[in-house]
Amino acid sequence: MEYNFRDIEKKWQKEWTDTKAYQVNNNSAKPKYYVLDMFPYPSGAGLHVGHPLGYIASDIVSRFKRLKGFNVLHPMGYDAFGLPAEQYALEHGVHPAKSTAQNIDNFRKQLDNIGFSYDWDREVRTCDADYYKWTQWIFLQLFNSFYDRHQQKAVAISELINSFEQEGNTKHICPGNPTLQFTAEAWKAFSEKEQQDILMDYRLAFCGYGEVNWCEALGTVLANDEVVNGVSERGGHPVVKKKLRQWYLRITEYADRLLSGLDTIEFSEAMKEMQTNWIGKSSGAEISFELRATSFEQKNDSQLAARSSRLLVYTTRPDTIFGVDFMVVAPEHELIEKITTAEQKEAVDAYITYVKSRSDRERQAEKKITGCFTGAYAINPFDGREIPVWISEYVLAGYGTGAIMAVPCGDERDFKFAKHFNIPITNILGNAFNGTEPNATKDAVLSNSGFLNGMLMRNAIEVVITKLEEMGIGKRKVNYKMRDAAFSRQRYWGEPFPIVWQDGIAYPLDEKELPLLLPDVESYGPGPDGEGPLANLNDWKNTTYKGKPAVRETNTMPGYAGSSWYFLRYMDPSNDQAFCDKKVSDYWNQVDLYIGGTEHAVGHLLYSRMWTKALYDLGYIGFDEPFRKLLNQGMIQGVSEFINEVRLHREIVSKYENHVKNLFFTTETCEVSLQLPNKGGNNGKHFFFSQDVNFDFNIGVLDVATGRLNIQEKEISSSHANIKYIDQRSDKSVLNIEKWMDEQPVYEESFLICKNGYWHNHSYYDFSGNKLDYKLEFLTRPEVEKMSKSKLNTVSPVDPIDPENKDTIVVKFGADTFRMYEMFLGPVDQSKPWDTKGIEGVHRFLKKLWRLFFDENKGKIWTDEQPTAEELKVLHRTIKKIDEDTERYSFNTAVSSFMICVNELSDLKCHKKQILGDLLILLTPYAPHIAAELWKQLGNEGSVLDASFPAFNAAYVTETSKEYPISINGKTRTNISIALDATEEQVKEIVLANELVQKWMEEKPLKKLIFVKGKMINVVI
RNA sequence: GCCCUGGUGGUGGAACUGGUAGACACGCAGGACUUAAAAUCCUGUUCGCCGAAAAAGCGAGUGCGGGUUCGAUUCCCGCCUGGGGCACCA
Repeated sequence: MEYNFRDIEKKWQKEWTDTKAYQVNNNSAKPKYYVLDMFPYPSGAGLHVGHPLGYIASDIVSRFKRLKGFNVLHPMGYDAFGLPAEQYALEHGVHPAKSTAQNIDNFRKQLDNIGFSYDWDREVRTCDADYYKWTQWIFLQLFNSFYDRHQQKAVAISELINSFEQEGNTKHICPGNPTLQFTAEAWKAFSEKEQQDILMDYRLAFCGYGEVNWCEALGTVLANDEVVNGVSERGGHPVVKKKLRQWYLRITEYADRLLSGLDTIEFSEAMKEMQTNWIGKSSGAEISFELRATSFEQKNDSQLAARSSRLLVYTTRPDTIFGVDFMVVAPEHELIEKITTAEQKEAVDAYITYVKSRSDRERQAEKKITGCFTGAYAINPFDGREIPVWISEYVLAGYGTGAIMAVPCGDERDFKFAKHFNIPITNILGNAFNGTEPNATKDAVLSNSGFLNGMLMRNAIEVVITKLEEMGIGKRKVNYKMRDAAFSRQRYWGEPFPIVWQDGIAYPLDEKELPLLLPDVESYGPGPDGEGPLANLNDWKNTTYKGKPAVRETNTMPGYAGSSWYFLRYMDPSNDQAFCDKKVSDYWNQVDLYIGGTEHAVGHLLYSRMWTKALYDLGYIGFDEPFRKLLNQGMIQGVSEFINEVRLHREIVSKYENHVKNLFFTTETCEVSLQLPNKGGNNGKHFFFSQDVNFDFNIGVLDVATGRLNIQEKEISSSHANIKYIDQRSDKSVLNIEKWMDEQPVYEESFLICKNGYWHNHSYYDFSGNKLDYKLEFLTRPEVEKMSKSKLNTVSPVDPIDPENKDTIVVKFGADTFRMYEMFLGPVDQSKPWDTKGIEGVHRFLKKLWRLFFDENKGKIWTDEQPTAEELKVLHRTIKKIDEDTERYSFNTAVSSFMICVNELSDLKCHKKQILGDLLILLTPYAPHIAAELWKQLGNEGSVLDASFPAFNAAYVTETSKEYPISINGKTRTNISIALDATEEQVKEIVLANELVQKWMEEKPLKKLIFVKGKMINVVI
């Protein structure tokens, strides 16, 4: 009987489904254990080999904990709202609900083939109304709450109103507008609109204004993903920043708790560091600088008001105030318009236009120093010095006050800026500043610093803050880099907000009106004025509120809304009275092990932590951290293949559209002329170059009017070629041109230029234009990067359309082999490119295991004989190793221990049931199908899933002596076997008496002998 | 640019807390079985030197340069380089 993995795996997968082997009960006497995978987005490309890495790891842990006697919750579901489905709908007119359902079906089919132990009765989909009803409900809780800074928790907004009615807002500073102050009387006198506007500035979910990537040509807001080099990915249209009304979550109020909560959870240090940096807590001072009036006092009345304007900066280093040589203000700062002088206006406007086209990322990454003087001056409050006010893109409006005081002698960026614009640098650091590079120290003694002279900078910080507070022009300030989370999207495929607008006031829907269903739309295109597609639905949009006309909110929620609380819904997935029964969440409590990639470090993982804290504050759940332990899986990277293209600039192409007949270029060996197709349009004008063609060529076109023309305006671009068209030949990646053309007929008229000829219109030619009867090699350039649909480099373990496709790993080698191979690849938390080299080894291991049970000719060969001491030693060594390795998520070394065990048992010709049975239990989490089959074959009653993990007995593995490595001066020279209970004196005697040791010592005296019991011995001479 | 993370044979990786670098596999080379192939099994495999070969031995070696230590893949300092994230991909 041979190892027929396909049949075995299908049989057991059916068995487990039929018997509901993975169904989990919310009531159990067993201790609970909750293992969760990060919510997958069901993309059209289906599951790729990167997904299962974490799923296999979590499946191993689930099954392992089950063997160890836990009641294990291990659910799966889909984060099903999102941009890609909407994008697909825009392009193909398919309703996102339909394509999403299709994608989920495919995803599921793939998962089912790998043998996961999910309780599918608990599946959730964020796009189901039964689910998003509760996402909307939680939104309403956030909308109806504010953060009470005294109690450090979320509290119902009704309590805030009570407080306003009693004492105005003296007790609760307004987080959205810190300078706002009003009395109880004033509150009562406010109109409803005024009151609601004030409340909005307190709510945890609130409406405000924020900048988005606006693409005028498409009439829509673009995701960062859709913007490439400042233009839209689709169509290449310009993208600028635009302010739009947006919903936000006031996550900044939770900043401190998100920080301190990190101490209570087991995330990697790297992850904690990333979150800490993201939150970016710093303390310093806010300083209000007076602006010199003269420069703008001549302006008209409205600008005269600016005379009283002051420039507010945030600094962590108030001690450097005498070293301030200029101010830098964010170009979008509202003060700029007021303070810019007439002479500088043109330059400033031009600079602002430039900055509008730049993303925050570009602005910070830019090495080139840019900026513009506003003509205005601020005044140093201590020495009256006039400080020029500049604007520059490196200061972002969203951080601090959007303005900094620049101290070039102490700050890298400020220093470069000053050098670039020839701004004189004041040295306040004495000898600590050499004039050629800035020094950010806090330990220098201050000079040129007025009343601070001679003081250590570190100590001066407090002194300056105190002085500023006395003068009433500054105050101590804790600042966070983190901003409130933008919570609305101008999109269709997301949760509608349960909000209606009337007279500019946002009213929440009543709980009873939930879910507010996402309506169907005719087109997925944008609505008017930057609104989302829902704005086009007048019937849906126009509604009534308290009998009067009102309009619904037409934004939808972002992808992370549904994923911020899904781990709670799995506990109680079909509850229609609550998002999750409190008793149930009390039982399951936190996720004990959460597995997913680091790419969610600061998005999902912060949002879900915040939601959990808010739900805890409001009393709906009993814990305020969702994930007790986080394991980051590494990324399985894909090998992308790039294809080089030379593009003639658009203008050139259109300019010569009718003249261009030939294209010339030179290779290393000859000059080549290609006749261009007569057809108009762009299709024929693609020129792809093989990787081995020298790129340093001239290119030209024949212009009928002027003769030959050299084209300088060309660019070489690289784009992804789908790896399914690439053949790997030894070290080369060769494009299969025919296959590629089958699916991309638009390129038929293009030229694919190879080293010794070219391809055009289904034929190969040499550079003289002679048709060839053989193929040329067109090479692409491989590069390792994230595996993703958009990079066309995904590899799938199971074909989503045809699960029996023989080209896929699971069909070829089986799910058990695939599972163990993914684990064997390396540490689960490390990234590595996908490569199937080596999968044979794992497959051989399973076959070898099989042969411990079955012989080709003899059939069953296991016996009931008593195991020998040697066999027990092998088994128990393995038990210990598998137990330890699984506990510490070292799955790759566990797999190798299984291999060692099977190799040794094979060498010992051990076919004893007692040994093999225990081995199968150990193997169950890793290779459940083969383990279940052999377990059954051995004649065991019951499922191996519920066997109990074998107990390790140290007596079987105890050693009495050890082959000690003997080093002479740190270099290993020999080994000596010494009893493990030998004393240091005995060891010394044995070692020094050794012939080889004496030879190396050459009669030199012994300086020292280092003896580490059970490890090694080092002789120092 | 900023934050995080990785770099060990031809390849994936092992060495868990500073203690024999290269476990376990892949690949490759040689051999056994076979008419042959597949499958399976055995032997070798970090590099260099010495040597006909084997054995033995010597030297170097964990991205690069320095340091701490009896001893460093592991700790410290500086650099090079791959990957991920940077707030609307999820």
